Order: sequence, then C-alpha cells, then structure tokens
Amino acid sequence: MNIGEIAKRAGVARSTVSYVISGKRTVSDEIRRRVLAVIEELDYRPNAAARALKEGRTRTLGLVIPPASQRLTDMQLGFVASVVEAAAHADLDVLLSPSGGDHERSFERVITGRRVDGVILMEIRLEDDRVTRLRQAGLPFVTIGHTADAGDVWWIDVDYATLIARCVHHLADLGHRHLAFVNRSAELVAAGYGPGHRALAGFGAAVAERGLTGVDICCPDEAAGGEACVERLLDAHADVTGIVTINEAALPGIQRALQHAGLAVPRDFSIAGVAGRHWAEDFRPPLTAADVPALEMGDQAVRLLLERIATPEAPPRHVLHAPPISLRASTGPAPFR
Amino acid sequence: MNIGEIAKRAGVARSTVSYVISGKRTVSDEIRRRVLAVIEELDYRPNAAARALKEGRTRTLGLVIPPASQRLTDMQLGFVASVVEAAAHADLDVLLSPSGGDHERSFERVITGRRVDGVILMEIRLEDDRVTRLRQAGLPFVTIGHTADAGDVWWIDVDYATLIARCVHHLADLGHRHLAFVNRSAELVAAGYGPGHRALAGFGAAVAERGLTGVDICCPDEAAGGEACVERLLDAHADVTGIVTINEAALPGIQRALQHAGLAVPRDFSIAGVAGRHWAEDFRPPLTAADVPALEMGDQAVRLLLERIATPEAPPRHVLHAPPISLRASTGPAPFR
DNA sequence: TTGTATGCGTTATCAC
DNA sequence: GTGATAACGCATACAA
Repeated sequence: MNIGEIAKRAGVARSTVSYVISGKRTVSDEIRRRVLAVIEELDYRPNAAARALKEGRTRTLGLVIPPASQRLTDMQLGFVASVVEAAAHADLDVLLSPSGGDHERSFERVITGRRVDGVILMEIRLEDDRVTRLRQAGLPFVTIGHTADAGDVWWIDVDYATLIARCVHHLADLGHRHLAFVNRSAELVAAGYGPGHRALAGFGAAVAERGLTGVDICCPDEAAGGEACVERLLDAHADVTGIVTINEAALPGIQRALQHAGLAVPRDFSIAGVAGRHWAEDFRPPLTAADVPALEMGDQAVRLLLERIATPEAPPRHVLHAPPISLRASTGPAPFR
Repeated sequence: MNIGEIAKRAGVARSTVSYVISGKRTVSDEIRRRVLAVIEELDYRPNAAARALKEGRTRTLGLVIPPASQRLTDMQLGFVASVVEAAAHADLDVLLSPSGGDHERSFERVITGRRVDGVILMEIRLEDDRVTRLRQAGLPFVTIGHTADAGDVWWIDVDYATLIARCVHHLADLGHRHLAFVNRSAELVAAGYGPGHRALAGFGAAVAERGLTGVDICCPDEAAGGEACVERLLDAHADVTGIVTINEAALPGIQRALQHAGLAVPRDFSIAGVAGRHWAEDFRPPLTAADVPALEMGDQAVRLLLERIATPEAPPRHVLHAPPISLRASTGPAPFR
C-alpha cells in the first residue's frame, strides 16, 4: 500500500496525492475529495522511512535514560512521562535508549544513522562522556541536568545548591544548630553525579554561613539503605536535630529509623529536602520540601530541543529551576535536649 | 555523508562498501581494509531510514505503555526496563507510545506508517480496543496481559487467579476464616482491567472452596488510598483477620492503617499477595507474596515478538506465569478474637 | 572478486 | 491546477 496505489485508484498523479496530504499546494475540491476517499477506504498512511529519507528528518526524538536495571526514581519517571507526553503533543515519537553499563551500542545506534532529530539526555554527571559524544556527533541535544562545563550546551536543571541551602536556612531559623545532609548513593556521587555535588556544596555553604555544624552522608537510593544510614547517623551524631536530603527513595527508610529511635517528627526531629511531590506527601508527617516540577521540566526540555533543532545557530539556553519550598509538617522548632 | 562518499574515497563501487559492511559476500582483504579505514575516518554510519526503506523493516519495536500521567507501578516499570534491555540486546530500538486518554494519535502513529516491526502492548483489559486495532492493522504484536478472547493473539501474563487462590489457601491453612481482597483502583476494575477481574475470581473461588467468608474492595493505587481503604475495611468488617492483595502501590498505606489500628503483623493480622519484589521486601514485616518476574517477562515478550515476526504463520503462543509464593514474615496463624 | 543498475515510497522541482 | 520525474541512501540481482 503506497502513494502510487492511491494515485492509480483515484486516477491522479502520485504528486497530487502527496499534495492532498501535505496541503502544500492547492488541489481542486473534486480531486481532493476523490483522493481522500481512496485514502480512507484503503486506510493508507505514508511510509515513515520513505518520508524520513526524503525529508531528512525522522520526526522522532531520542530519550537517553539511566540504565533501567537500577530502579528509576519517581522524579526520573516523571521526566520520562512528561517528555513522552510533550513529544506526542508535537506529533513526535520517542525512541528510548538506556545508557551506561553495557548499553553503549544502544546509545550509538540511536545517535548515529540519523535515527532521531534530536536527543534529550537525563541523569547528567559533572563530566559526562555522552555529552562529549553528542557534541562531536553534531546532533542537537538538550540535557536535564548539566555538566561542569555546560556553557555551550542547552540544558535545564534543578538548582539543588539553592534549594538545599534554603532548607538549611529554614531549619536554622527554627533554632536547629546541628544538621545532617543525606546525599544520594556513594557510587553516584563518586561517579560525579551533579545534583549530589551541587547539593552538598549548597549545604556546606549555608551551614557555614549560619555558623552551624553539619555532617553529610551518602545513602543508597532505597528504603532499607535509608534506614541503616539514619541509624548510623543518630548513633554517631547524637546532637543532630535535623536532616536535609535529596534522596527521595530513602525517605521511607529514614522515617522508619526515626520512628524506631523514638524520635517524633517534627517535635523531636525535623526533616526537609528536595523530592518528587509524591514522596513528600507520602512521608509521615508530610515532608516540607521543594517539589521538583518534573512534569513541567520534561515539557520544557522538549520545547527547548525543538527550538534548538529549528535554529541551530541560536545561542545556548539554560533554565535553572528553584521551586519554592512547600511548608508541610515535617519541620518544627529545634527541641531542647 | 553517505555510502557513495565512502566508495569514492576508497576508490571502489558503492556496492562494495555495502558488502564490506554487511559481510554478505567476500571482499578481498586489501579492499576491505581500505574501505573500513575510510569508514572509520569519516565515522560513517548507514542511514537508518534508507536502510529501512530498502529492507522493509525498521529494526525497531513499539512499546505501548499506560498513560504516563498516572504513575507507572513498579511492575510496569520493570516491564519497560526489561523490554528495552532485551531489545537492545537484539540490536533493536524501542519506540515508546503512551496510550489511552488523548494519546490515540501517538498510538496510531506508531502502528501505522510501518514505523515499527512489531509491538508490545502492556496493561491489557478484558476488552481492549488496541488489541482490536493491532489485529486489523496486521502488525505483529505480543501482549503482556491478555484479553478475554485472546486465543489467536500471542501473550504472556501472570496467573493472578491461581496466585491469589494460593494466598487464600495459605491463610486458610493458618486458620483464618474471614478474609478481604484488596483490588486495584475502582476505575481500573470498571474499565475491565484483566488482573483485577481474574484475581477477584480466584479469590471468590478459593474462599468458597474453603468455606471462608470473603469481602472484596477496590482501592486507589497509592499509599493514601490504601490507608483509607483498610481503615474502612477494619471498621466495617471487624472479623477480618487477613488481607490478600494485588495492589502493590497501596501497600505502604495498608501497613500504616494496620499499625494505626494497633494490629501487629503477623500476630494480630496477616497479609499476602502478588507484588513486585521491591514492594514486598519494603513492607514491614516483609510481605509473603508471589514475586512477579517482571524482568524475565519483558525479556520473554521480546523473544516471543521476534519469533512471531520471523514466523507469521506459526500458531499463537501463550505463557502464563505462576511464580511460587515467597514465604516471608507477614502471615501467621489466625489470632484468637 | 568487483562493478552496474534498479527499486524501495516519498517529496519537490519542473514543465504543461 | 495537474502530471511526469528526479532525487533521498541503501541493498541486491545481475553482469563482468
């Protein structure tokens, strides 16, 4: 079933069918009706490969996700969901590529061979080979997160340093003097995961500015790890009265550890951080946290990418999100000890 | 950058370059080396669209996921992850398509226009338009889950009826006489979501067989909903001593409600079900449950699809998984009341 | 062992 | 307002 078949049955030239479909030149009403009727009858759809070959674009975006073997966080999932949604809205398809581990071939396949018109990259590290590779491939791309030297790339990110600093200031205002920062997993941080490093820097700066003492600790990205981490933390630093965190997946475990230690939140202990809305609201009591606007960010990433594809020479654009901290119920005045 | 350019620089015919790449006929060592050197130097990769047009296949699979707006469950995420992984392993790309809601266009785009060689469909309902549509489109597809009339389609599913029945028998053996079944969300069940209906049927049959009393209740797929649901349940049916569930996302809420009601698990109350391993292990105490082998199933779905593509006339294949129930710590003898 | 020629299904340029 | 035709980049049957 191809455009020639439609043309033959409608008794017109192939080009006429093409123009009926694209509307790029005027076609008499009668012929258009006849062609459309045949298209309808045979349920004809243009062949995507032929069109891509001729037009030089695929109407497809590549989305490079973290290796799926390690569970995606809620936030990452939100990005994927919103990117797919926004792409669909722009009549674009999304080609998924896991990266990292032994998935180099998949990544290479997606970015070479003109398979996609552009790429959205997630889970960026301060130094990121994939960014280097995309730069050299000359394929338009936008990153969610940004490398250390991202002046020339288009990106969109959450301002972890600022958000974590705000959490520290909030707790300091409440009288807390000894805080802990619960980071993402040690492997991730060691690999140069941007949010981990930037949030830690923000924590350090704010703690210093307010003259507090602060300890930081890496924590596996899951409940059991969070529980163990906080147990150790409470053990080693009995004076800590508040936690600041960006590790949403560890929250259920953190909660269990505090409960187990007989610490009531927020009476005996406060906690605040950056987390997907869902995690924050599921915390008991609901978590005072900056809600990452993952849905909005995915949408924005697609818009930026389309802009970049449309105007390759435009100067790079960066967007840094610093959503307000939603005051919920997990922070309160520092306890007397 | 195309094959002709490589040919010119290497001083050979285009077909020779093509054969060097595909290896489909022997090429003298010297010429092959020369060609490969040029390919390497220019970092040439065959154009995917041209290849797809010529070969009549795209080396791409379509993966139709539930509308991403509603959070994907862990299990669904496991399917996506393993499908992408298995596809990458077979050097195939995965085109993602959200379905349901206002995403019909995306779905249509993926299945028409020969954009993919085959489709994997998730989150199947007993009556499912998408299955009908794919049947009529004549595109090879495999479903994870199965419709009521799935004799002629290739599918792979979890045997919810059997697994839930096993949970009931397990609890009955422990002396429980009054059980409750916590289903997925009312909307999902009303929409004809297969697992919900089949699990309920299995529950009803097993309860009848053992002469127990059973109540069933639909429950939103999230923690807060689970908490509210179980509160109502305990209120209305004080004699219930055990819950059987397929609603993994509600588990944290169920746990909170039981705790809040002062019921210790498993001393005062037992709970068992079907859940992703992660949810089961995060439950306190760890949940006695059938661990859905999501990773294995995604892999299998890809294998089945490739088989179906390779042999279009082969009789349909069905795989029903009934993994054993992992005995953990959430079930115990019925309490005296 | 290598080269030549053709067609996959579109879109767009040119001629009418 | 419409039709014929030349690419797009590749794979392969056929010729040498």
